[in-house]
Amino acid sequence: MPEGHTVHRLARLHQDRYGGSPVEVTSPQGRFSAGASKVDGRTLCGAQAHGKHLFHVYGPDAVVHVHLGLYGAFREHPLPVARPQGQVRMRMVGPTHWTDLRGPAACELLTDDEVATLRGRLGPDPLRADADPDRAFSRISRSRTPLAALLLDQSVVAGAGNVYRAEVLFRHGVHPMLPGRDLPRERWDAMWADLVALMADGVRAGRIDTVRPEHTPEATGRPPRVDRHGGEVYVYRRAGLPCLVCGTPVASTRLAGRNLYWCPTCQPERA
DNA sequence: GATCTATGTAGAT
DNA sequence: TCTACCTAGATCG
Repeated sequence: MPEGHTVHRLARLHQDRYGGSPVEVTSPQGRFSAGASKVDGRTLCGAQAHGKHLFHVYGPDAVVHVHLGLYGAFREHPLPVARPQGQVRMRMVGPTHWTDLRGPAACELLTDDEVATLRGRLGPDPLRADADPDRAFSRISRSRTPLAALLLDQSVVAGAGNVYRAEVLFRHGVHPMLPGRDLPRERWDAMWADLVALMADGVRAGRIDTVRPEHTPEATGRPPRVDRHGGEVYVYRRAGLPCLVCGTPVASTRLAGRNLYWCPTCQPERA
């Protein structure tokens, strides 16, 4: 399940597996047949990510753009290839491995201009060296919108999702409903630096871990979230369980259609 | 087997 | 604010 760290991890993997080699690209399901036929057999020049968007560059004006959405997933296997199972939007076959893409929100062939337009809509990505956190703060500092919503707005920060938003707010003691313009600059700088470090860890580990060693369920004797796969976290999907730091039951609500979690004690109303 | 849910987003209302 | 998209794993019966 994809936040930015997953997509950056995929970009690195695809670069390793397919970069510099001709790739057989097809769409067994058919919905990407036209795009696939334009890059089929060409050499993958590079794979990169911006936020939750993945780009496979086969040449000028030949960029496969993938957004996994909520359900999308890549699955990789060593050769030889097997018959497609289910709805495979895109299949890539390289020198050693093949990869199937299922259920993406987007899988399309873009020109360089279209890529530039898309990326122009995205805010700075904590996982990219070219990211400028000032751009995010200038949006945040002028907005009355709650920070919980700003952190999920991909034009403010690209790549953070529901887990990282809940966890970074917790780790900095910031109430999710705090209006953006009430967030002090120093607090934002610390949150950004933390996102950079947490998400880089996520790329390395392939999961989201945000809990400091002294606060783990093992160290505190407090319960982990029910579904443990995906990493150890402070508040995400721990509604009603005692906070790993203070023991207060973790609160949850729904904001703009997404589940939101926070600790009422560790994250007071004012920053 | 049916049902629910999800680390997401666009577009309609 | 709501719905559709579309897949898979978890949970229910």
